[in-house]
Amino acid sequence: MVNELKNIEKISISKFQDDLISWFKAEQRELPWRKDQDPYKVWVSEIMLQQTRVDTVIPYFNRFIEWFPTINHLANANDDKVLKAWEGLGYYSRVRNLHSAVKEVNEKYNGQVPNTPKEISSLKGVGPYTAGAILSIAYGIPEPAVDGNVMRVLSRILSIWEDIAKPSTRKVFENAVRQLISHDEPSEFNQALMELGALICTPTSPSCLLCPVRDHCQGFHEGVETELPIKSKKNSQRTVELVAAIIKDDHGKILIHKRSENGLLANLWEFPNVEIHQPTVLERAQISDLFRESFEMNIKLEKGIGQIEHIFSHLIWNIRVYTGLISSTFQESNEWKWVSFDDMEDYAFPVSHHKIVKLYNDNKKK
DNA sequence: GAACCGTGGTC
DNA sequence: TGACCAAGGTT
Repeated sequence: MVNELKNIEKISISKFQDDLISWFKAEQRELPWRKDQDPYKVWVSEIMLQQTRVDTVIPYFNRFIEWFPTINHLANANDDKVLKAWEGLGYYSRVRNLHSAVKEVNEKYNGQVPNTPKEISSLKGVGPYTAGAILSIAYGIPEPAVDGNVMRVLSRILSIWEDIAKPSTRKVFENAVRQLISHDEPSEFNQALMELGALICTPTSPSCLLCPVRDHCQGFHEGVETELPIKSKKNSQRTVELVAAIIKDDHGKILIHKRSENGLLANLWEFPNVEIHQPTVLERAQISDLFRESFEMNIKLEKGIGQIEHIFSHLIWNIRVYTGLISSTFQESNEWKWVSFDDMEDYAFPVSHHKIVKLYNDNKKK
């Protein structure tokens, strides 16, 4: 641990802080969550920004704060409305955990986001990065907030050649930040490292000629800035074959199904579907059998209307889509609803759903 | 530690 | 176009 950080001795820490923070104050982007330091808004923004681009988050953040302006509003909000606010953002456990944690803050901490590492880290969905980000940005506490940006930037500045894909490596960078962070302006310091990673010290072709801390950068001096950080590759995705059905009743309403409260796309709605385990071509009758076995429903498939692909970070769905008919005696419940296309606006769906609707509409025009 | 957990943008 | 990327956390 000490050995990896020997280059930290080559840095004039106070000058590094000055150069970095001065640049941040002059060049930082105007972002909705930077208008104030409301711990709640900082919290929401940090959860949304996990593995998600700034440009993607901005409209979601604005709408979320509009719908749920305070901790109290979110704590008392309806689960389905909260999930709807997240529709399309991905990683839906983030919003389930946030909602749960906000309720805990409302009851246990009288609506005040806690300001100690131990308390804030105990909240659902708040890991080491998010804890440090909220503590430093909202409360001015000099805690590390090590994300992918910080690891990339510091791996170059300090010429650290450890594999940032390994979870254990984060500790090396937290140790570095503890030595480098400004105790006068920890919020600006942490945000500046991330802003530098976003605007200057980018993954490919960093703009070293514009970099405010180039003089402090070992990677630049050694000419190895584009070789860092070291990041091992992930395993490839597996493919799952699915058949989804747009099932209509006698009145033209469509049957939708609520997914499990755990796991992939938890609590989101979908068109009924079954997995095809053997990579074979099935007759429509055989597919109907699978629906009967899975859901105790007797459907008659009309026709295949196409196929869509849904790519996740760790798997791929290959979905063949059929239309089908079923008697409207199939009963509604908590997880089965008959809806019109207009009604679907009230439910949260994964992106694959919208691709299927488009397929259906395109097919109908022909 | 490794796998799970989404989506859209980029080169 | 495929692989990688983007302010990670949980199990």
